[in-house]
Amino acid sequence: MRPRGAYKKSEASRRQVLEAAVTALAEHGFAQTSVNDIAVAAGMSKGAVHYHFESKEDLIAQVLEQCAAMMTERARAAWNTEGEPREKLRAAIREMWTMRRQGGPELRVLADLMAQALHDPKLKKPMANMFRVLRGEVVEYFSQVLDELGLQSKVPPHLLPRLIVAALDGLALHEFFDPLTDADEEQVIAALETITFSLFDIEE
Amino acid sequence: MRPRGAYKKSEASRRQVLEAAVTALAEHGFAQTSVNDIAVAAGMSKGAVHYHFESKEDLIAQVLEQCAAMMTERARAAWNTEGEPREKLRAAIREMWTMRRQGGPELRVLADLMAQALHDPKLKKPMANMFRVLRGEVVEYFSQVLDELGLQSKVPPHLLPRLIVAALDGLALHEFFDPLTDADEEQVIAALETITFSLFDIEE
Amino acid sequence: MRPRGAYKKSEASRRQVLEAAVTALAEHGFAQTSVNDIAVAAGMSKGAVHYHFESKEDLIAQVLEQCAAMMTERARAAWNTEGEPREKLRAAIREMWTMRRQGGPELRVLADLMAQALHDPKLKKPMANMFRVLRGEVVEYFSQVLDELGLQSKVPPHLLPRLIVAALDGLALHEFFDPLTDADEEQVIAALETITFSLFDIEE
Amino acid sequence: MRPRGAYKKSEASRRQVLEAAVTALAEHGFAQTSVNDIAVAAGMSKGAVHYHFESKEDLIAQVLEQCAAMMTERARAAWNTEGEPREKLRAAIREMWTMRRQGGPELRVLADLMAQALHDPKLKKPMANMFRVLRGEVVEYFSQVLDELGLQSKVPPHLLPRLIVAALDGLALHEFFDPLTDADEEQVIAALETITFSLFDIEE
DNA sequence: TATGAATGAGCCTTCATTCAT
DNA sequence: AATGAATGAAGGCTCATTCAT
Repeated sequence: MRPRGAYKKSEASRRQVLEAAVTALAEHGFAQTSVNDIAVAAGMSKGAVHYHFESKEDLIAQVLEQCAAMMTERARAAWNTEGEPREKLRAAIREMWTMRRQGGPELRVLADLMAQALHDPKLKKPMANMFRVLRGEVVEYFSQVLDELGLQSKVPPHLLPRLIVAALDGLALHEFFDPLTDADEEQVIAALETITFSLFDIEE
Repeated sequence: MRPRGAYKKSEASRRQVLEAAVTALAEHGFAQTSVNDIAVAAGMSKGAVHYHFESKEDLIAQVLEQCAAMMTERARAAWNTEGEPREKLRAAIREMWTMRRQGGPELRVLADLMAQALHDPKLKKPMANMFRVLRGEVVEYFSQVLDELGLQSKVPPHLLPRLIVAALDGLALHEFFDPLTDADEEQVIAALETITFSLFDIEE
Repeated sequence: MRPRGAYKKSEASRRQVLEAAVTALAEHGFAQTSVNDIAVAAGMSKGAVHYHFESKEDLIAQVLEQCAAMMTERARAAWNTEGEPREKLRAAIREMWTMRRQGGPELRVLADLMAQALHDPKLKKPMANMFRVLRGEVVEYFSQVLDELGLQSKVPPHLLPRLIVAALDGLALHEFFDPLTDADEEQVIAALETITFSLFDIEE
Repeated sequence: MRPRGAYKKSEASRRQVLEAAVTALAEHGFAQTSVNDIAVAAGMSKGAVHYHFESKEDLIAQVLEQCAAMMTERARAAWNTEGEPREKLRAAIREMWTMRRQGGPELRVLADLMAQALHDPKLKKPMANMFRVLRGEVVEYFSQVLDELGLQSKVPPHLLPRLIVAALDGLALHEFFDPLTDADEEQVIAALETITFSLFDIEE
């Protein structure tokens, strides 16, 4: 049993380290970020970081979890808006695109750790989970709308989210390396909406 | 006068190193692959690797180039087949999906280096170029078909490839972390074909 | 609140490294002394040396500074004695010769780094400074005596130190490679005194 | 027995390597000059250098010998001029100063290798020998003049050269790190002449 | 709870040297 | 007589980790 007061202070520091880690990883990438970099960014000593986290591996894993949480939370918010179905869908897609386009440091970290996860099984699981949750939101919404409207998808409904979310992810990837003009970007997203609607048989 | 082929041994060794690098990078990732690992995989000494490549950076850059070349070459082959438009399109999409699904070590290396490229400008350029070429193939094919058939796309034609290639890339990403069942996979690809045709106004 | 002297251990280690470096450099020379050699001589790990000094270059520069400081301090002491001018001059010359003849490891290090300074601009400045300070002591003393006695030098007074100190340095150089017998050495130094006096117009 | 023709070509290459070594060593110093640097400067491969010289050590030793030879030869020339004693002495001192001031690459190499010789016994011997020969020239001349004129030195004659040559060497050392103005330089040399004459009891 | 000090393994790179050709 | 290829031992340096305080 640890006294509560002591715990609280520690908890604050812990979070400080996590935040610093996100910042540092976003800026320089996993391969170029040392524990010391993170400690400095957090305004602490290396020793302190190791006091809060068993190892770098542990820290990274928790960073991933935090970033994934932030991502899924934001995705959830995108769908949990009120409104007329068509509009709601459109808004959600736009928001999910915005997340990917302007995504703060967390997104960069996720992208970076994705590569790590290719080889590090410990990271793969939470990564996979994040993807699942991300699509999960969409799934829920879709089944709800389908039920509501008695519509039928051209594609098995549980695969719709994969198509949409994957397309968004792929577009974000290309966007990073080869950005579209603003006008083109607008048209691509519009097209994505159209496609979604058509898959979904919603009359526009 | 140097005997013909005096450089052959060197060239062979160079390629051996490159291949070993691809293997090693694919297996353990950039951050966990040392020059020594590569040397051992190539059956040489560390010194020999540095004899053929100025630095690790240089080696990595050349690995990237090679992987990108292999990728684009394969993509080119996917589109440069003969046949009736509809069938050709379908076949090309399938081949591009296969590339991503079963993609050998080169694909893993590319994925890994993509994360590096997020922070390393030297890698970003060739990466971006690969993406451009990859879409380029599709663009050419599409304009050709559109001309041929007098069809009009619902989306500006130069953006079609981005949608399709990006969707494939995104699907591959999700597939890696959360594989579909074979049946589902088949349906997703089928859906992708349908979408493509519909964007394209080809009656199925 | 950091307990008093928390840095003491570090400072002590730092000095230990510097001392070890002087010893090692004196024995094997710059080109043949690795950071590891120094670490071992200091009873530490290579890492510890790099903990205290940013780089080998940094360490060497500080070694130079320390040796130069020790040298100039000793030279200062040689002139800052009390006594009758003639005797004081004689004593100072003898002491400066002794410094050069029996000069401990610091002198060897300085000699070694002099060669480095030929090519490394970073070392040249402190080296030049040491020479200047070394002559500076003599200059001060000479002007003082000249004023005191109303004498006039046959050579512009500010050049006297250069002649004397340079002669001492040159003699030390030759002495190292080709030592004189004790008797000859005594006579050479005596001659140097004589010359100095004669330049100075002090009747002996 | 090696055929003569073959030998000649080899001899030329050997000299080429030695020259290149002098150039390279003069520019970057012993510690920073690799066998490869020398090979490149000589327009050959590393292997070729090792064909002509057993080891780097061997090469360096021969470089030293060559530089020392060039130095002593030039010194000899300085004294072997004709003329009236006083003028001859003056001219020789000036020439020896010029050697030290403007000394080409060989001088820099000697300075550099002097530091090496502090720790490497194999270099010490030839170095010591060079110094001896350098002073030897002066000794010979002095005894000759003394005999000729029936003069007596204030200092044992065999020590005169040491004083003069050492002074010149010391002055050159200081000059390198802290150059005099042209006017001051002139006065210092003039002073050195005066001192020499006075030691020598030649009326000016 | 946090720090400064220290470690030791490992990294990228350089280099003298060897050797088949 | 000379080269290109390769080696292996160091070398300087970084870094995750440990620990006394």
